[in-house]
Amino acid sequence: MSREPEDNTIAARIARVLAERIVHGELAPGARLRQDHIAEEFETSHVPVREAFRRLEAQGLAISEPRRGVRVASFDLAEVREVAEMRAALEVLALKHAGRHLTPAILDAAEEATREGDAAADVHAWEEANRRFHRLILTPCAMPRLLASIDDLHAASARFLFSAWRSGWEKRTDHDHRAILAALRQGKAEEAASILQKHVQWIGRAPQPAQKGGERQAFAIVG
Amino acid sequence: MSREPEDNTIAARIARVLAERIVHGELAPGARLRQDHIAEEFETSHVPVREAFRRLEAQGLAISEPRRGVRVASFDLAEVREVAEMRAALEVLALKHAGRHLTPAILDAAEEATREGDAAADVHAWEEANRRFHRLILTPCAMPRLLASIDDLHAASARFLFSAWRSGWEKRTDHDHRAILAALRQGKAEEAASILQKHVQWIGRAPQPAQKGGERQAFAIVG
DNA sequence: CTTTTCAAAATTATAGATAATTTTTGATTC
DNA sequence: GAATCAAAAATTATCTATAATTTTGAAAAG
Repeated sequence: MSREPEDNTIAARIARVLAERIVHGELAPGARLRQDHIAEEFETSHVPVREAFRRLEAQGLAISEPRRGVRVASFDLAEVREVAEMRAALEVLALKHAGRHLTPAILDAAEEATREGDAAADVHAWEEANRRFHRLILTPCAMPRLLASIDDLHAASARFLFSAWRSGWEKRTDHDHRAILAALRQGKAEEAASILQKHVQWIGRAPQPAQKGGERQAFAIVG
Repeated sequence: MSREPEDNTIAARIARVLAERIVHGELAPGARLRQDHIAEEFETSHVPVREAFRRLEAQGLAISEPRRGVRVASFDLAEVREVAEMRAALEVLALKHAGRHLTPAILDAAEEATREGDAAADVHAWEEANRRFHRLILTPCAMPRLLASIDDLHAASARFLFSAWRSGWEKRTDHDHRAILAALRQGKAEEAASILQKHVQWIGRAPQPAQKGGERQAFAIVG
């Protein structure tokens, strides 16, 4: 619950912290978010809490029913797929526009993020590196509205990932990321976009070998 | 400022009315939104007004600077194009998924919307019919998050349209809409999606014959 | 043992009040 | 006349209080 510099208002800080908790699964789907309790925890009144709720609602992380309160949004396989398809469509668009503006320095940083992802010891470290990779190659498109939408979709994606993969992370080599970088280095933005599209659409689609413990969902959840 | 049935909270009603005013250009880009003044107009306290502001912010219709207040978002040609490209990407996705679920009744209703758009006497009537067409053929995709994003982009699109085209509407026959419907009637969802993509991407791109009065922007703004 | 009812407790939504900050305005100086 | 400064006014962000609604839970009825 630390204070980040971009927390200009109390409402922004509360929204950020609650979003983190929802994404990391500390707040379960369907859990009620009681404004007075949260206000007490953050040592504020409930007014900024209610403003934070509106932000979470817009991100799709919470559902508000008038007079009935706010709950952590639930989700199902259909929504995992919906978010994956939206990400595929929007990230492809972003990459096509970013293409011309990508520098060798950016691609090197993206390769480093890929290596860190491959070496990640747990799912949280992998997600952080994965998100950094995607953000690095997409940010140069300079389309703020598009990037904001993609960020929200990444939060939803991360939430699905963490809910499915609480333990038992296995290191894996991300061949897709490497193929994307190779294509970008050759200036083949369209080809890179095509690989990126399949890479992200994979989420929620393909069967996945069941993990030890048997509580694994049989669907790919990385990307 | 009438009370719609879906206005469950005061904040929702304020957000809807302010969004309408911004989209219709009654509130100019950069105009300050003073919470006390709006609260007085709606005969409420400023608490629900602030919550409405958070909703407008999420829709990209307003910009909030902490301690400095909220302003109507400004926009430029780059954002018109950005919104057009996002709409193209997301509407194509929605149409591909809606394809299987489209019934003759829906397509008939969409054709009627197209006819109404062609016959529209002013830009507002045209926009209403156009939005109805897009919504009719996309809603059956049953992807709520995707449809919500498309709705927000349509609001932005309508705003750009109204700002550029305050007067001097000329009737036009929408050949794209008819081609989309023809493809859908033949079950060619991919072909329909391809026409839809070009139809929407047109916005903000192609030169447009200057209108009498000379205050016309030289870019297509319909779609 | 389950269902219904109803009052108590909890919770939401809104209003009213206050502290902190920004903007405006008008006098003053250069 | 333009620039500077400070006090006044306006505005934002937040807190405290209150009314309205929902939820809870225990007693009564079937």
